[in-house]
Formats: sequence, structure tokens, C-alpha cells
Amino acid sequence: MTFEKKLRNMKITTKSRYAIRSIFALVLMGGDKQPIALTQIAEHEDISRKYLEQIFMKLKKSKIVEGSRGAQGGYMLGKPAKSISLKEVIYAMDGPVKIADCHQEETCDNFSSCGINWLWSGLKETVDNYLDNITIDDLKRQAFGGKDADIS
Amino acid sequence: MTFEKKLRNMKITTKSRYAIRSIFALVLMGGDKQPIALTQIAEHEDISRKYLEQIFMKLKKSKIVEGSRGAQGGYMLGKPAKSISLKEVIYAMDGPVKIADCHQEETCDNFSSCGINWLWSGLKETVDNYLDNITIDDLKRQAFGGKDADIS
DNA sequence: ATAATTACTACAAGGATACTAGGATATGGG
DNA sequence: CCCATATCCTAGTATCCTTGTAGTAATTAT
Repeated sequence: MTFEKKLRNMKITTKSRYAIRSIFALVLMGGDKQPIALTQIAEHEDISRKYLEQIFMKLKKSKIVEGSRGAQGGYMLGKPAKSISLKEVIYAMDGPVKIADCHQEETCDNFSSCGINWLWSGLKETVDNYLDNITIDDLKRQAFGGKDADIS
Repeated sequence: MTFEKKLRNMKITTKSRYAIRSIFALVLMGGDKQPIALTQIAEHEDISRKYLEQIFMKLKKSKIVEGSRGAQGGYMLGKPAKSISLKEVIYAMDGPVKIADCHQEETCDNFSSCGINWLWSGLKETVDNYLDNITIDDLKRQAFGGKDADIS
């Protein structure tokens, strides 16, 4: 068993990861001050521009970014990087984190040993808490040790 | 948007959840002392017996349970409930928890802003830590407030 | 023997992810 | 006013993984 099957357990979707990376890149490119075109981000992050379009449309719906159309248009942050948490971004992409299908009211299996559910609720809370306490600004500071940085 | 799409982000596979539920049930049925047939567990937990077979084969490979064949056979714990962590069970089912494809050595995308990976490593650690600190025995005690309990 | 029960392997349906594609709409600069 | 540049919006689709089902062989208590 030297092979490692490609699994999806506990996985954060690539859409969410792309979103986070892209917002991060956006900020580094000055997207907190002026609109940046998707083409640039796509190139910088090596992500399909068409795919990015979809991602940013969702981000826009969640007010995380604002889009301006037309020439010289692009996207910029919809609010300060300090107040954009990873949880929020992930929520915008894929909805709430779901460890199991079964959290209280949801369509529970009603199995007898449902006394185990506190377990998944607890895990969800743990994960949510982690993601809620990291902001885009944190990413920036982590990357540059507090210094301000820009990418041309 | 009243509809909730069925997502898989951060999901623990049903296989893993079934496994945990089943071991829990096994213990409650006395599986720490004598072998219990899968049919019973399947019925009690309302899980396909055939599917359970596969699950328990994996559990066996990981020494979490021992199987005894033939009439009056079944499965029993391979070690004390106190030393079976959820992480171990999940690992047996689906391998290590993978938040993203990209953890250090793995097949990383090599994207420029890879300075974000500490994020996923951190999340993985958080999750692993949570799962590592809960044992089957904990489930039992949580369910019965410390009292001993049995199911006929 | 025989009924019970695990052990092992193969395969299939369904759904979600991760895109690709094409066009509509808007806007700043010449 | 035109046109290049961008976002905006909707469909469609290949691939993979999950979640099983199915059949058969091997083993053992009674």
C-alpha cells in the first residue's frame, strides 16, 4: 500500500482555496485602493480566468469585493482586509462548512446512536473558530512580517 | 436562495461516520468482551450489512477490531476503547485528513502565493488535534454520564 | 454436514467538483 | 461615436469520488 488514494475527506474545495489565494493576491496588487483586472490575478496565480470570473461573482454577491466594469475596470475589496475572515470567504464559495450532513434540525438519519452528534458539532465549531479568526490582513502580515508590501 | 445545495466541503465521509457509530454500538453491545455479529450492528444502526463488512475489514487491517469467522463469530475490539481515537478510525477508513491537496512535500501547485500553506497545515493540525483527543471510551462516557451501560 | 459468519473482489449509480464556452453588458479613452 | 477592455451571466461537461450492491470463497461452532 505505497499508493495514496486521492481523497476528499475534510477537504476545502479548490474554489474556496482559489478564492482566498486570489483575494490575497488582489490585496498585494493594490486592490484595496484601485480595481485590478481579473486577467492579472489569473496570470499571477495561474488560475483559469474564466473560473476566476465565477469565483469573483460570488465574492461580489457577498460584498467581499466590488466590481467595476468596462475599460480600466476590475475588482477591489468591498471592505477592509481586516474584516474579511476566511470563514466568510469560504461561506461565500461553498456555503457553511459541513462536517456531517447531520447537525440538529437538518435531515438527520435518526439513527439510534444519534448521541454522537455533539462530536460533529464540536468539530464544526472548532473549524469555524479557526477560520473565523484569520483575516486576509493576517495573511498579508504573516507573509511579510508586518512590513507593508506591494507587487507591481 | 432558500435552497441549500448539498455540499461536501470539509465533510467527514459517511464511511468514517458509520465506522465510529458502529464501533460505538459494538462496544455498547459488549464487543469489548465477546464477538458480535455484523448483522446485529447493521440492524441496530440501520446500515447496509454488506457495506459494514467493508468497513470492518478496514478496521481489522488497522487492528482496531479483530474478526472471528464461522458460527458465533463476529467482531470485537482489538484493543481497549480508551486507546481508540477517532482520528485513528478515520485514518483507517479514509487515510489522513486532507484539508487541501497541498501540504509541503505533496504534489503542490507551486503557485506563487504558496505562502498561504501554513493556513491549511494549521487547520489540519487543529482538526487532527480535536479528533486525536476523543476516544471511543469518551463517547461511551459522554452518552451515559460515566455510568456503565449495556444493550441487550 | 450445515448454518452462520467473516473475507475478498468487482462493479455500478449518482452527484459534486472543477472546469470550459459563449455571449451580453458596460465604460473609459481615442 | 467606436472600440478595446472588462465584468456579468448562463449552460454544459468530463472526471472523479462516494456510497453503496452483489457474488463467492473460506472458516468454524454445533
